[in-house]
Amino acid sequence: MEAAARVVHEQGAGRTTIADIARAANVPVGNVYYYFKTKDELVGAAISEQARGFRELAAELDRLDDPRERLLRLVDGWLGQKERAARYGCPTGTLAAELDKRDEGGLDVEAGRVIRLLLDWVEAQFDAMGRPDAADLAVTLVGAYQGMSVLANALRDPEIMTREVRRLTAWLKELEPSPGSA
Amino acid sequence: MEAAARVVHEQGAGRTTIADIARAANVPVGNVYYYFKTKDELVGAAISEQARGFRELAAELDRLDDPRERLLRLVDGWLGQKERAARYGCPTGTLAAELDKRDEGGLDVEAGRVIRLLLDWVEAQFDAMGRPDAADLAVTLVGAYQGMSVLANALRDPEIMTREVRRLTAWLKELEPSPGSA
DNA sequence: GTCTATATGCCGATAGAC
DNA sequence: GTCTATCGGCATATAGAC
Repeated sequence: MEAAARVVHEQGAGRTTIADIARAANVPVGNVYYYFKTKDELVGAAISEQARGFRELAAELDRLDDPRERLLRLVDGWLGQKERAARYGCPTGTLAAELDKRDEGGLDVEAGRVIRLLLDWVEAQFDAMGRPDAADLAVTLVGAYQGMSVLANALRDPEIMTREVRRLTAWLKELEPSPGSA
Repeated sequence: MEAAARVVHEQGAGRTTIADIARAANVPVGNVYYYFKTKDELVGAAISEQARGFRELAAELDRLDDPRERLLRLVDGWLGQKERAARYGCPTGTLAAELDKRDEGGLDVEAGRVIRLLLDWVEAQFDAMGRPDAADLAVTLVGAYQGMSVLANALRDPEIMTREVRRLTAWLKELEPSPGSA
């Protein structure tokens, strides 16, 4: 499943063959089909792997007391993936975008759920900060992440991530509990 | 070329077959190959079509005197595509993201150029407004557009576009010529 | 220039030996 | 449970009639 998530991120779900994943996992092709009946199931496993990864990160951040600090750490984490983001885009965003272009299977809904997971967690932090417009702020923050990933990827420039993360960090630090001067 | 751009936007470049485009354009398959030697050339034509569309829009907006007004109209235009964005994402962003996952052909670079086109035009407007940080502001604005498109698409919710466009509109109206209180 | 028929190659999926 | 060989389908691309 790790190999599937990695290769699908790098090549996209459509262009990734079972043979690619099998090779990355050091097993022969037929073996893959023993555990996953179809390719769609394998892509679904890659999505689950993304969800698992985020839940792990969220659990770690939740150990911090201050919700604002949690968001700052989240944003800082994006910076750590700038090279991969500039090369392959956001794993969740690019996969969701690709799967949304085909109706079959309902895999698109599953990919959307991972983004929903992130969105809900971010909203909970803004809510804990006392912001009544937490949902909108969450869309803005996560949207900024998706946007900078698309641009960094399209222009092959990791520094776009650096600049945008810096801006978001300043924005988060200045955010007041009441939505007055937003 | 129009049919190619439309179908590629809806289905993605990878899943779109020559037959799909031929059907959408009401011509038989073999005919397509008379004008485009390979599928990559056809995808390239779809990219050119996107660039042409944007240049047309930019020329129209350039007739306005106030650069801030130009940006406001641009953002308002995004709202007009919210249904399509929620269903298929931003045409340029999704295509660039898909093509960036394969090295061959250099089509990814061409797709990046279309985004660069938009980015440069937006930067020119901020520059005309007297902002020394025009380049950063352009990345933020275009990034916000790409981000809201990804989210609206992944969650299948056009209203995300509505809310984010409203926020960007307010932001643009409050932006001062000098970067003091940004 | 327009269109049909077909060759070629690749990938998902399976059969079946071990 | 592991692995190899192969089938069947589909999409790009071409050959060639009109």
